[in-house]
Amino acid sequence: MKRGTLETLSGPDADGASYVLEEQIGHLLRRAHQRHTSLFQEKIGDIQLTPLQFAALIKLRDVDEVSQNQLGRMTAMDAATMQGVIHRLLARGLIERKRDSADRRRLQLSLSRSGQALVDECADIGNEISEQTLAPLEPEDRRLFLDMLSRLSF
Amino acid sequence: MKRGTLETLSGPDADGASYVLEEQIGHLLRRAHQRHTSLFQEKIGDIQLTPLQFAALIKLRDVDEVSQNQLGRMTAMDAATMQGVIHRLLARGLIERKRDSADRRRLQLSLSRSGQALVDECADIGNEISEQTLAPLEPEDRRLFLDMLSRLSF
DNA sequence: CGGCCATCGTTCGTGTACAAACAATCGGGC
DNA sequence: GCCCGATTGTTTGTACACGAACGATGGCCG
Repeated sequence: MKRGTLETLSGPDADGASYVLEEQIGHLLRRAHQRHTSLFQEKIGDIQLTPLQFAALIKLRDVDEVSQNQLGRMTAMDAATMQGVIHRLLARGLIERKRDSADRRRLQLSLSRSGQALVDECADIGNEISEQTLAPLEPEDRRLFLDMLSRLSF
Repeated sequence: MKRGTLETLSGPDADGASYVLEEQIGHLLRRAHQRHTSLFQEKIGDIQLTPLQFAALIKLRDVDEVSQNQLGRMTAMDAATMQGVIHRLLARGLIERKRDSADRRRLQLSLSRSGQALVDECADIGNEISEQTLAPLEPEDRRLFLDMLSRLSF
């Protein structure tokens, strides 16, 4: 009855059928990332920071003052995504924002006093989270894994 | 061994200040996942499927008929997340949905005719995408990497 | 000087991701 | 039979993720 593409129906040949979702890199990356954010939420507890918010705070601690777009590049966030993150951090008073007098397009970001305190308080937790995420691997494999993973990140 | 809180505000020794964002597993997982979805979009092109939509279609091809929650577990999707994915696939006529007569809570999902055709067409592209995502690694390292990664996924 | 293009921040629309609450239904224990 | 707890699907609210378009500014070049 069906014509056109002759070989359409389910030949037992092992081409298309060989796509096993559970073995695909994309699926595994997504699940590993899910597990990490889950661990992050659990460990960060009452502090109520998301991984992205934490990343932004850490970077601000490292560089002191940057514009929104710069911070976005440092943390691999889209300019649109930054909007949300920045507004939530501003609303909690963890960062401050002021116009750059030299380049009036820019908004310079910096840690507030309480933001600084929070980062100092959380840095150790951050390391714990990373360690716990890697826990299923043998300690001697972790460095290798991170090296390989970083090669897959742009 | 001391598991107390005493050394939490320790100096710039090994912990606190040494949190380098670019070396954290969570950040790397996120960036690798970003790169993968970017490659996916590019390769899938006009077909306009997202990784999740593709995963759902692939699983439906494998199992023929399942309920929404079952499919969600197979593809690691939240029940709420499934809603969106399913509605978009329904809107494009790629899947069909009908009440289970035995258990009237359930909605049984299955591939439509055009959904079946689309999956057959895309399976090869899926393999290409996975291969290209892994391209930065030496071929002999890829299996090892996938093994380690899968251990980090729940 | 005046265009021209890049950059900066913003908004909108679409698509994950998940917690939390909900009605409907099922199953088991009594 | 009936009640109770579990499961199924749904909605709401919050938070990433990114393409696309926009106004405002800045640097450059002719």
